[in-house]
Parts: sequence; structure tokens; C-alpha cells
Amino acid sequence: MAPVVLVPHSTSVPPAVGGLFNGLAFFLLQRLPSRASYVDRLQANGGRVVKLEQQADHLIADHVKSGCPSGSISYTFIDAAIKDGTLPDPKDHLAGPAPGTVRPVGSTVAPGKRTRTAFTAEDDRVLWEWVERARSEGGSVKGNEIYKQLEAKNSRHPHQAWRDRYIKQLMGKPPPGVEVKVAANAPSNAPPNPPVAPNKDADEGEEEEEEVTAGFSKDDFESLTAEAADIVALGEDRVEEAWQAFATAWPAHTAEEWRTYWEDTILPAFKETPAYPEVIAGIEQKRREEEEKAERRAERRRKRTAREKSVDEEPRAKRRDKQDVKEDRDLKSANEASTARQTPVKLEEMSHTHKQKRRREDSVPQSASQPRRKKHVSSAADFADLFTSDEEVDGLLVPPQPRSSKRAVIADDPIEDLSTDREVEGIPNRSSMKVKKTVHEKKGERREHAQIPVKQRRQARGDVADEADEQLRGELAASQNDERPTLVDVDDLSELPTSDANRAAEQQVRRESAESMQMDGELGEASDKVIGAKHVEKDGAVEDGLPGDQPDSKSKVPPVSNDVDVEGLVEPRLTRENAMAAIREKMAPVTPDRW
DNA sequence: TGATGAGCCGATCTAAGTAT
DNA sequence: ATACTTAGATCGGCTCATCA
Repeated sequence: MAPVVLVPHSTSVPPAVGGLFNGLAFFLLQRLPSRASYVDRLQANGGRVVKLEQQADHLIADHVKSGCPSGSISYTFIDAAIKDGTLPDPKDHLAGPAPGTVRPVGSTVAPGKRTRTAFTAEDDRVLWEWVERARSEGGSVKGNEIYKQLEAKNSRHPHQAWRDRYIKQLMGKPPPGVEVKVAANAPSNAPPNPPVAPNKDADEGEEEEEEVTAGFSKDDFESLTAEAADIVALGEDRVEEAWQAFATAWPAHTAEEWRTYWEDTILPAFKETPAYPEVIAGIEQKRREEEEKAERRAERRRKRTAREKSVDEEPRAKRRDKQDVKEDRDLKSANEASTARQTPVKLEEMSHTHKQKRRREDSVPQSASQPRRKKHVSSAADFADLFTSDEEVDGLLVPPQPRSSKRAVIADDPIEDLSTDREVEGIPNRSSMKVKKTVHEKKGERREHAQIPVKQRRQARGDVADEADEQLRGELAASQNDERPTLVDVDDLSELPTSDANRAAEQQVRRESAESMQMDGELGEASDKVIGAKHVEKDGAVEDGLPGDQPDSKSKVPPVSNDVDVEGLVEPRLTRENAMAAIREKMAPVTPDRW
């Protein structure tokens, strides 16, 4: 039997006789021709006309007019439905762009959003939660991608507006009344995490645990366990600062709450895992090594000073001064290495190519068809990096093992220190705080910059670089006439032309190697020294090792591995993931199905 | 009516992939 | 190795809304 369809002839609201639009809500744009008539026809057939587009199942627009909202359908949908007595496919009556499509910047095909929509508290909440989720998944909060996705979900504002709003207004200060944390894998439109439901099957003993974990999500748990080894490794004097940093990165809880959760819940579980003693042993070992290293350096210095007192030679003394400056820093570095890393290169001094490298490393894959490799950016990881480098952490997690190669290199890449999202997101970073330019300064610079044609700018850049290169070449050439090469601080290699820098690095390594072996002989130590070295790649990047050292399989020198010792015995490596897994396993009895 | 802030748009730069 | 293409990120500036 054909459905009843009522076609009203008066403007008064007719009774809903027909059921064609039963259960459907419609939002009719104001500029719809014969709008009142369509309202009547919808209501007469069981449809609801709502005042907010968010409440509507369908947005009815005039397909003839430009600027129809994304996902809107034409009034012809209503006409066709009434004519046929059945609901047609809305896709056949699209008025605006298909839902989920994002207008490309500058598109002349799709009209821009002509009207501006004020951001409501609800918008802010949605935006904040969206960005927080994206951040926890490693997305770049300053990029466009996550905002495009948001626009696809919520077209109240274009993606640039969402982005602007977040960066200018919300960044660093969540909107009032926002439940900050959203589970990383929650569905895109899911409300904030519900309060933790009590586990009715839980026995008495679990009630206390329940109180401790209340308010902390699975995400929170994962964030902390991922950093367990780092947190344990923190020096007591840094703990306060570290939790503050963590709370900044994960604002769902205060520093105090995070600390309590860690100390009362996760740490006890961690202590019962096999990972814990190994981490502690690693910390001890690291500390001992640093002490020994510092002692050896001091001894070496004493001997050299004594030696040079007897040979009063001016150029040599000059070199020593430079060497002493470097060693002073090394000594200081060694003393502080267990808790903090030095920042060897100021940001302003980074070469252009280094900055490019940083951008490259910070950037998120951009092409959908050819996705770039995603660099996982974890706020929690950043937190850990405040105080421990990856190498240090790995060192803690890996039981001390014999070196497998004399050509091993101590990695201490200055670039590493400078490349964190913390910097761009306004979270304090030791290296960035003193050099970060104000927005005002940057705007001014850019304005001046923009007035110069691109080609000219590029030429100018090249000219400047050439001048600097020339000067450095001169200095280097002069030094090469000396019977011993002038020391060039590895931290300054980025300032040299590639080939010269590599030569200097090589010379320094040779010299240090010889000196080190000599000293080691004097000190009666084994000579399996590990030499620190860097070189500059063609792209300007400072890499560990000498030019030509290949970390891959092509290399003739076997890569350093902590996994296999010299005897070839395979030692299962205790990774960060393993530690996490161990803690999870340990805590499993008290956290089943909770999240 | 002018000042100010906010929403929005588009130009430009940059990096990565692809073709030659 | 280089040029070209494509797409994302960033920022300047225009326009609108609000308020004194």
C-alpha cells in the first residue's frame, strides 16, 4: 500500500497525517524559496523542523544559490519524496559539497564561508578535545591536518578558523569547564571519558586501588608507564620540575596528582617487575661511568698542564686554551650528564640547513597518496627528554655490555637537543627559551623579507653563506700549515663548509684518538676507547661518525649493537616497550576492564 | 565613527615525491 | 643530479563584529 503523503494548502501547521518523514529532523536555511511551504509539508508528513543545524538529520538548502553548507541537500529532496511517496537518496540531491569535504585554501570552485560565526563555549570545548586527542596521537597541533579533519566533522568553522582559534586563544589555556583528557582511541564524537565505574566484581582488596586510580584514564596510565624508566632515573632535585613539565604536557591532572598517581600506583607495580632492578642497576652503572670519565679527564688535564709548563711554547698554549675550554665543558657535562644535557649550539647559530632539517623532522606526513613517515610526537616523551636523552634512557634499560667495535661513536647530536615540539608549543625548553623570537619580531622580519623578491633573497642567502665560508676556509687553511691541526670544536662544525668541516672532524678524531691512546697508556688503562666524532653531511646535517661511515649494512664496520655481545651471545634487550608491558602485566589484576 | 579583536582568506615557503 | 609537481604549514592582511 502506498504511504499517505499530505500536501497542505494552508500556512497553518497541519496535523502529521503522513509518515514519510517520520523521525527525521530538518534544518531549513533561511534563504530557501517558499520556505514556509516546505516547513508545512515536512511537518505534515511527520518531519520535525529544528532551529539548530546540529540537531538536524538533513540541512535543506537552495542548490541554485552558491555557498550552500557542506552536506546540505536541496529542497528538491522534499519535492521528490512527496512526489514519489518514498525517501530518495539524499546523495542525489546534494546542494553543498559532500559532507566531509574540506574547501581547499583559495579555491574558486567552492565559495568561502562568507559569514563569520562566533566561537561558542561548545565550539571551544569541541576544539580543545579534538586537538588534545590529536596531540596524544602524535598529530601536529600547529599544522592544518587535524583542523581539516575537524572541519570535515564539524563545519561550523573552516579549518583555518579552527586552527586560528586554537593557536591564538586556546593553546595553553583550556576553555573553562572542560574535562581536559580524551581517550586516544575514543570515537571521534565521543564525549569526554565517563567517570571510572566501580567494578562490582572486584573484591575488597581492590577498593583501595580503585580510589587511587579514580580519575585517571587508560591514556594517563599508558603515558606514565611509557615514561617509567625515565621517571625513575630522574634526580631528586629535578623531580618537581619534571612533574610540572608533565602536567603542562598532559594537563588532565595537576603535577601533584600525577606524582601521587605515580608514587601510589604505578611505581609500586613497577618495583615488582624484573625491569625495575635493571633500571636501577643501569642508573648506578651510568653514574659510575660518568664519575670515572670525569676523573680520567681531570687526570689528563693535570698531566698536560704539567707537561706544557716545561715547554713554554706560545702557539701551543693557544691551542691548549681552546682545548681547556672544551674540556671544562666536557667536565661540567660529565658531572651533569646523569640529569641534564648540555645545549651545545645556540639556536641562532644553527645553519640554515639545520633549521631545514629540524622542520623536516618536526613535520608530519602531508600527502595522503604518498604518506610521509610520521614522527611520533609524544608529550610524555618530551617530558622525559627534558632530563634524559634517548641514549641515556636506553643505557638505563640495557644491562651493561661489552663494546663490539672500537669504531663506536658516542652520540651527542646537538641537533637532537633543539628539535622538540615543546618549543613550538610554548612549553619551556632549555634551548629555546632564550632564543625564541617574539611574534612581533618575527612579523617584522617577515614583512621586510617579503619585500625582497624570492630569487634575490636566495642569492643573498648564498652570498652571506659564501662570505662566512670563505672566512672559515681561510682560518682552516692557516691552521693546516701548523704542524698539528687546529682544534675545531665538533659543536661548531655546522658553521664550516661541508668538506672542510669533515676534514676538521677527521683531524680532530685522529688527534684525539692518538692523544687518548697515549693518555690511556699513561694511565694504564685498556685502549679500547670510544672516540667521539661528528662530520657534516652535504645537506649540512651534523652526523655522528666520520664521513663515509655507513650505519647500514653497506658499511664494512659492523654497527654498534647492544643486542649482541662480543661473544655473540644474544642478550634479550629490555626496551621501553618491554618495561611498559611488564608494568601492565603486573598491574593487570588491579586494572581489568577498567578502561 | 573609530579602535580593536576575531574570523577568515590567500600568498608564499618548504619539503617530499616523481620524472627526466 | 636536477627539475618539476604536489601538498602541507605558516603568516600577513582583509573584513566583519563589537564596543566605547
